Amino acid sequence: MARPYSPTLLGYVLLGLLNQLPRSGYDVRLEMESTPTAHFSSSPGSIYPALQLLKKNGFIDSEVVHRSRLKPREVFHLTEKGRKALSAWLHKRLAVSDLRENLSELMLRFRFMEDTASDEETLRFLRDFRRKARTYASILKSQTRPQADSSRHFALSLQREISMVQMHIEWADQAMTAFESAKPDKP
Amino acid sequence: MARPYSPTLLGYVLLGLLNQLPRSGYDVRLEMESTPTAHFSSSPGSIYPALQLLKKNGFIDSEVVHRSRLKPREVFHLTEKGRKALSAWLHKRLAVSDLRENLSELMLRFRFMEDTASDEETLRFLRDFRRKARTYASILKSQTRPQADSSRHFALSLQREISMVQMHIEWADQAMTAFESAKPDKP
DNA sequence: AAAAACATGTAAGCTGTTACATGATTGG
DNA sequence: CCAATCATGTAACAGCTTACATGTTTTT
Repeated sequence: MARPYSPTLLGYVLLGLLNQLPRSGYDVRLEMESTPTAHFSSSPGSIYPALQLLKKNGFIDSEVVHRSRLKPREVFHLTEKGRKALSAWLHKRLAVSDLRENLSELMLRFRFMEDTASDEETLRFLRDFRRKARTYASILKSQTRPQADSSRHFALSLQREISMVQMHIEWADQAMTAFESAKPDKP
Repeated sequence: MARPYSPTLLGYVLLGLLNQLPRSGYDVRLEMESTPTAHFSSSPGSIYPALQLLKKNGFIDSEVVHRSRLKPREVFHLTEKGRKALSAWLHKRLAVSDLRENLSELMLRFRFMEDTASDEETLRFLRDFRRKARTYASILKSQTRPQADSSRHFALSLQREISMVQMHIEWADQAMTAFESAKPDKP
C-alpha cells in the first residue's frame, strides 16, 4: 500500500507557477531561469520528472497542444486537488523555527499568494510572520552573553542573525501597510 | 578508477568542528544540537557515515580511547590533508552568486575561521564579502522597475532581497572594525 | 550550413534523512 | 529497576542534480 504522496517543495513551486497560468515544462524552465526560484535547478532532468510525478498523483493534468509547424507541447494545469494542495500550503501556520530553517520557503509562499490569496489572507500571513519573527528575535537576544567570554566570530554571527530577524520584522511592517491601504476599514 | 573525492558541505562542517578539538561522533552530535549548524541534522544516521567517509578518504583519522567503566569512544582528529582541505575551503574566493545561493555556507566559513585564520585573513574574507554584496545590491536595485506595472508581491520580495544584502554590507562593516582594531597599523 | 531556440526525456549517482537496531553505564 | 545518557551503527529511500540523449524549427 503506497503511502500518501504529498508534494515536495519543488512540487509546490511548480504548482505555484502553473497556478499563475498553464505552461509546458519548457515554459516552466524558462520562468525559473529568468526569475531564479529559491535554490532549484531549472534543468530538464529536474523539471520534467517532477511534473510527471505531480501528474501521476493527480495534482496537475495536461493536454497536448498542436501548433502549426512548431513542435506540439504538453501544457500542464492544476486540477482541483492541485489547487487545494497549493492553498493548504500557502495557508499553513508558521512555526518559529521556520524563520531560521525555512525562510526561503516562507518567501516562496508569499510570492505565490499573489495569484490566489486575498489581501486579507496575505495580511494574516504577514502578521503571523512578524509575530514569529519577534519571538525568534527575543530568543536570539537572550543568547547574547554580556561577558566578553565568547569569541568575536561567535558574537558577530549572533549579531548578524539578530539583524536579519530585525530586518524581516521591519519588512513585514512595510509589507503590511502596503496591503492595509487597500483594505476596507471598519467604522 | 574512482574519481577524486572532495568533502561535501557537511564534510567541511565536520572538519571545522574537529579542527576546534578532537571529538567522538557523539560529541559532534551534541555540539550540533546545542549550536544548530546550518540546516544539518545531528542524527546518528547523518553523522557517523559522514565521519567514516572522511576517514576513508584520509581527511581525518581516529583513535579509540578507553576510559575506566565508560564505553570506549572513537575520537577523530584532522590529518594534514584534512587541515589543508579545510583551509582551502575557508580561503576560497567568493562569487557574487554565493550571496543568494550559499549565504549559510559563507557564514559557516566565517564561523570556522576563528580556529585557524588570522585577523588579516578574516579581514580579507570580510572585504571580499562586502565587495560581492555591493555588486549584488546594485544588480538587484537595477531590477526595481520605476513603473507600477509589477505586483506588490513582486516588489516587496525584491525589496526584501535588497534589504537583506544592505544589512549584510552593514554587518561586514561592523565586523571589519572589530578585526581592524586589533590589527597592527602601518606608519 | 550552422547555430540558436524549441521541446522532452532517461540514467546514474550523490547527499542526506528517517527509522530501525543495539548495547553499556549511571542516576534517581 | 527504570529512565536517561553514552555510544555507534545499518538500511531504505527521498529528492534532487548532472550528464547524456534526441529530434524539430527558426534565424543567421
